[in-house]
Amino acid sequence: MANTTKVATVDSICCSPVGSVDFDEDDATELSKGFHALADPVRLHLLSLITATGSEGACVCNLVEPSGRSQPTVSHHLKILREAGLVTSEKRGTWAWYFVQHDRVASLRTALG
Amino acid sequence: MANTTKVATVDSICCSPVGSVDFDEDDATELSKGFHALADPVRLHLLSLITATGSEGACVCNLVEPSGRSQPTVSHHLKILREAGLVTSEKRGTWAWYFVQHDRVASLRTALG
DNA sequence: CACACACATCGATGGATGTCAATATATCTT
DNA sequence: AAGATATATTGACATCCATCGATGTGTGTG
Repeated sequence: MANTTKVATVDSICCSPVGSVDFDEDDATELSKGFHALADPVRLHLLSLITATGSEGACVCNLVEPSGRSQPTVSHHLKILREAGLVTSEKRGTWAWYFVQHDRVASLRTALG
Repeated sequence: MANTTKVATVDSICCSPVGSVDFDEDDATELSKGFHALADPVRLHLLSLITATGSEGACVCNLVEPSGRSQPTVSHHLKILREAGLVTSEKRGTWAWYFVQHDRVASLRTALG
């Protein structure tokens, strides 16, 4: 009917349709937002720095210099990480502290298998 | 010395510098390319469809319609997945078959924890 | 109150991205 | 050889994105 997995086997019909794992568009869109937040080296670096602090969390004042970007740029990236649910933030006096949202990271990991 | 994790504790110095997990720029860039490939709902959908076929692999002819995009657009996304190392492809007669590169997926999963 | 400091937001800009129609390429069929 | 089919490539376009300087906002200090 359809062809097999053998190379060069050719029938008049390509193959049987792919399974119906469908994985709707909304789920894919939601997931892709999470991965999008990870799709930038600066954000990965920031997330790694924040992760390295454990439950202490990281102060923005200690993220700007290691990132090698301007303060507004770092603020921008932290916002993206926050909106993707990968980190949370808390104001303490003049400073802002960021914490990894481990649940969200785990859910992305799970999506990869 | 520096302040503690207590709320509203404020010293003249913000906090101790973040650990030196540094995680260099090149590693971050490499990783981010992998996540970038996952940062699109169409590509996630395609990857899920290909994954669902197991070792059989998926023929492009069965990916276009479920993706809801034009054939050139699907071809474009498959190229991005291929260049990110997430899939491989093989020509069989007129058709092209795509396979998940599980190693690469696993390495991204590992990077998340 | 005035100043300094930490962080967020705004505005602008160059570059990347997703999409499709049209076209090219390669393979099979007759 | 001619036509049909599957996939890739090209070109164009609208949108999104990373970046930075300038500015705004809130908080602590003298």
